[in-house]
Amino acid sequence: MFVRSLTAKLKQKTSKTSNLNHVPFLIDILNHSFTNSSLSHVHFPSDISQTNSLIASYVRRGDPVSALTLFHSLRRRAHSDVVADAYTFTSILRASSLLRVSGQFGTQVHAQMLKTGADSGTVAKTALLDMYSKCGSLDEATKVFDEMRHRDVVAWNALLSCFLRCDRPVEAFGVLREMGRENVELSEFTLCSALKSCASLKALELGRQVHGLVVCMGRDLVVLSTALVDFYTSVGCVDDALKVFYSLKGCWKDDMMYNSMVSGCVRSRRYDEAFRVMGFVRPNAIALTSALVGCSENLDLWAGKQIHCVAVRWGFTFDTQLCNALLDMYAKCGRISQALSVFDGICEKDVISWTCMIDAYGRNGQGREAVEVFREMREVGSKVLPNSVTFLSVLSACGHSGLVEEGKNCFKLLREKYGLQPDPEHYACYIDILGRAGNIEEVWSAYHNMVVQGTRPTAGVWVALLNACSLNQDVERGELAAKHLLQLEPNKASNIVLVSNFYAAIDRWDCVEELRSIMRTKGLAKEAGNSWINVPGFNRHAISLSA
DNA sequence: ATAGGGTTAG
Repeated sequence: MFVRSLTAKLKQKTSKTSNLNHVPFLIDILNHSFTNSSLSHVHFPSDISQTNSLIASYVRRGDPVSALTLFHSLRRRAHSDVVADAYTFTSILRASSLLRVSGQFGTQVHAQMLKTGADSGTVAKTALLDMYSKCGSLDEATKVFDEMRHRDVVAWNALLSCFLRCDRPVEAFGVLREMGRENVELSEFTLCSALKSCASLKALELGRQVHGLVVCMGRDLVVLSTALVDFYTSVGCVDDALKVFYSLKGCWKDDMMYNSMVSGCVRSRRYDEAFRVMGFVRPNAIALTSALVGCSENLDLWAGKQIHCVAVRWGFTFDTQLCNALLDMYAKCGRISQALSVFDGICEKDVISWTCMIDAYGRNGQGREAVEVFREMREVGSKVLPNSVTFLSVLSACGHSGLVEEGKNCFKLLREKYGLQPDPEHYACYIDILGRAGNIEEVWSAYHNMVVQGTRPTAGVWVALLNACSLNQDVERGELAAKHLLQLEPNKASNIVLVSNFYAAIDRWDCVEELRSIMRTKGLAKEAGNSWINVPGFNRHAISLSA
């Protein structure tokens, strides 16, 4: 009805001077969403306060398209006495952030506000600040803040989260200090941002003080507790996080709270605790994904299978990220055919799905299959581009299986077809492949190429070069590689062992003995290798997921 | 008008 005719008019007027015409994608959004829009049933309010509450309720309900449509029609009927005011614009700014419409639209709204004088109040300016902050325009946001005459705590908080959003925790601390100087009374929003700054700067003592302020607030707030859990786990204090988690009695723990606790436990390798927390939670895709990472790292196939079952039961198998974690879990536990069947079941494979599958084959010694998956990835219809991690997986797979030609081809593709700059890690894998194939001159020409490209060799590159020299009896250049390696990492036991193996390979046992005595005087010992096995009946977590 | 959680490499 009204909405459909508006859509038609929007289309007709694209070439004329309506402000929205500068944002054709917005018109696309409007066109696509009209069928579901609640607006089709609504009559137009006849005064601005009614219009404002209607717009605000659309935004609250998460229907920014209807809000923007109503706003647009308001502007087109500018001859009537219903004119947008500061309240209208603040809702509209929020709606445009929800739609993630680019800064261009927001700037146009800002211009309209300037024209009508609706930009002068603190609330309007805060809404503008927030809009620019969400568009990533840090300069514009701070400019709006500087123009404010009266800054209340909400305005300060908006500035604070602006810096945090741009990953500038040091500046965020500056804002906090300034708030202290200006005697601004901190709110729970402030404390939340403060905790986030402490988490990203790993400022344990400061965070504990903020925790004190949270306690002083005297209310159990789930958002603040989540921030506390996240803070404590990111500084490595899982027990403090668990204390916060379990002591939260007065309010409902939501998914975010559980997810934060589960992933925090997994990050700190506290798998038992992670599963205990999982026992309380109604399964959600994110918590299961975090827990699967724990299973991969712990090689706990049993728990991983349980989580797979829960994911199937709850219909989470359409979640690409969860399936990626599942695929990786099976691969790391050595169940390649299971990994493949998960991979095949992913409807929308992303670059991580492909990389995990390539890596799964590679680490299992099935280089040919890895190369084949890589070829499929680059073929028809696949819109997914390999990234530098993908190439590293392919190169490493070729190295493990001695696929020299495939490795060379892959290294060529990386630069020539995909325009990527090889990292030192790529060179290390490549040098390893060439060295194992016995092409010592190609090894050194790859090294020189790397230097010419301006890539500085890392310890990993010297390790690969040294191995190649040991295998190919390249005495002189091997000593050079050994020298560089020991200069970069003189106290790493495995490096000294490697150098000593090189001398053994070229029959210089006097040097081997000297290196062993150096290790003894430095008190170094090569870390023992280890592997995990699961014995039935042991090592099993009693997870009771409420499935 | 402002706040909290997830996946890939040797």
